[in-house]
Amino acid sequence: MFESDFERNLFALRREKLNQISALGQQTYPNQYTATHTIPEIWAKYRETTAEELEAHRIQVSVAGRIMAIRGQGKAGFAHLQQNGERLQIYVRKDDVGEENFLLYKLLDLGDHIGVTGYLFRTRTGELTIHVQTITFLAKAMLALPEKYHGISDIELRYRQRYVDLFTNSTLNEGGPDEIRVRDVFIKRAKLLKAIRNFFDTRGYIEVETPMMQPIAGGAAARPFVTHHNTLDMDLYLRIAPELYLKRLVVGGFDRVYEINRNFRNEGISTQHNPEFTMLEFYQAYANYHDLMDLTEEIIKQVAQEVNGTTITHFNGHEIDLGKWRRFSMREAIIEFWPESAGAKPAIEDFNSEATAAALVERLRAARIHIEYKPGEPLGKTIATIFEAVAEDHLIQPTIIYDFPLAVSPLSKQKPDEPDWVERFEFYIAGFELGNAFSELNDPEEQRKRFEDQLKQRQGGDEEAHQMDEDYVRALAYGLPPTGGEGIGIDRLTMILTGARSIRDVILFPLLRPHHTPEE
RNA sequence: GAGCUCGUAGCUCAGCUGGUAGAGCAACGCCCUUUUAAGGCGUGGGUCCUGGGUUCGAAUCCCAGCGGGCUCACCA
Repeated sequence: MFESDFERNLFALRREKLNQISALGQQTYPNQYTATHTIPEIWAKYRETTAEELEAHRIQVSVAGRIMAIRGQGKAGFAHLQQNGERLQIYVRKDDVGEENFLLYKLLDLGDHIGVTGYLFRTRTGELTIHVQTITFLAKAMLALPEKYHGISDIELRYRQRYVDLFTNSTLNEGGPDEIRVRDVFIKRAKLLKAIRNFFDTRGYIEVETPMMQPIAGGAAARPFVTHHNTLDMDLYLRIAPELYLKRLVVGGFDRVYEINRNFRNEGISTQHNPEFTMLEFYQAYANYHDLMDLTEEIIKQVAQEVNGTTITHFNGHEIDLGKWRRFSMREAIIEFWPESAGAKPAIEDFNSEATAAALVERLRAARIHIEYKPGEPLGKTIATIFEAVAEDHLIQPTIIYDFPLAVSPLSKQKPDEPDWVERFEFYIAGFELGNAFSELNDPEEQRKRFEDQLKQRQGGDEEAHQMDEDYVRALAYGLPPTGGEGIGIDRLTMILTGARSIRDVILFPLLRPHHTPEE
C-alpha cells in the first residue's frame, strides 16, 4: 500500500491526528451525515443570490464534502469542500465555531471529509461561502493528495489510481475546444447509455442479456479468452459477440431486441482497443440494412443531442458534425479515396477478378503503402484490405460504407443481384470504425455452408475464422424472419462524444500490466 | 509482437558536453480573524525504475530487464 517511508510516516501521523479528533468527542468513522443540500444544489439555488439578500435572509445550510483546498489564517481559515465535482468555500472563525471545533479544524487535512452547518454569505471578493457554525468530522485522508494545481498528470497513475484521478478531476485535451474533465467523460458515458436505452425502449425493443460465457465463441472474427467451469469440467469462452444468441431470440419471437454488454477479445491493445469493451447490439425483424442505415444516423444524432446538446463534436483537431452523413459503397470508397501516389483511380471492373485486384495491391505497394496480401486469398478479402488501407483514414466525418464482400462476411445476406457481395455496412467517424450492420443471413443451408467455409479457413491456420455452431443452424432452421442487426462500439462512441483520444480515457479501469511497488 | 520514446521526493517538474541531487506544491513547527495556485520564518523528506557495464567518479554514457505513452501489426 505504501509507496515510501514518506507515506508510511504520514499515515502514522494522520493516525495520531485521528486520536486527537476522537479526543475532541468526534467519531472518527461515523456512519452517516444529514445535509440540507448537496454542493451542486447550493450552487443551483444560490448562485445569483446577492450579498445583501444573503444578509437580509440568513440562509442556514448544512453540506458535506471533501476538503480540496485549505488556508489557515491564524484564528480563522478558509477551505473548499468538493462534492459531486463541484466546490464550495467555507469560512471557519474560532469566534463562531468555538474552541473545540476550531481545534478540530486545525487537525483537518487536504482530502478529509467533513460536514458543516452554517449560513451563506459572500466574501469581500464576492465568492459564495458558508460561514461555518459547526464542523462534523466524517472521514480522514490518510495519504497525501496530488499537487493541488496540476493534479495528477502522469497517465499511468491516472489509470492505475482512477479513484484519485476522479476526485482531482484532471483535464483531457487541455486548452483545446475538446477540453474535458475526467469526471465529465464518465458522466457523459452514463448519459450516452441512458440515451441509447431510451432510443430503443421507445421503439419497442426489449433489452436482454445473453451469455458472456459461451461454449463456442461466435458472432465475430476474433481470438477469445478461455476459462473453465470446474463442476461441469468444461472449457468456456468469454464471448466475442452476443450476435448468435440475439438472433436465436428473434427466432423465438422477440422481434426487436438489444443488448448492451461487454465483449472480450484476446487481441492487441491500442488507443482504440481494450480487451474488454462494451458493445451495443440490436436486431429488428423485417428490417434490412437500408433500414438500419437510416436508423444508425438517427441514433447517433439523437444520442449526441441528448449527451452534448449538439451534433457538433471535436476530435483530435477535427470538427465533426454527427448530423451530416455520407454514404459510399466499399468499391466507391476505394475509388474516391484512391491515393494519387498510386496512379490513376481503379475502375469498378478492377474489383471483379483476383488478377486485377492483385494489380491494385501492387500499385499500392509501389506507392509504399503497407498492405497485407497473400496470393490465393479470396478476392473479397483483398478488396476489404484495400479499402482499409486506402479509405479508412479519410472517414473523419460520419460515413457509411456499404456492400461488403461475401468472403469477409460469414453471417450476412447476399445481395440478390450480386452474390459475391452482401448487404452489410460499417460506419466510420474520426477515422475509425464505430459500427457494423447487416441484413442477417437466415437460410440455414447457406449458413451451414458458410460455417463449413470458415472451418476450412480455420484448418488453414486462421485462428479467427468462425467455428461451426450446430445449434445456431438449428435455430435458423425453425425460421428467422428477415432481420437486420447491428453492433455499435460504446467505448468508441463515448470517445467521439467526449473528444477522448484513447479508449483508456473512457474506460474507468483499463487493463494495464501489473505494477509492483517496492514492498511487493 | 515490432519500432520510437519516457521513468528524479507523495504530486508537478529542473538537473548542460559525467564531478556525488534541487525547486514549487504537499508534510511537520511557529506567526497570521474575508483568503482563494493566501502569505511569512524554519524543518524533515531520495534505491534518481531495476540489474549489470564503462569510468578515478554515473541521475547523466552503454547493455539487458520492468512499467507507461505513441506509432505500426492484430482487431471493433
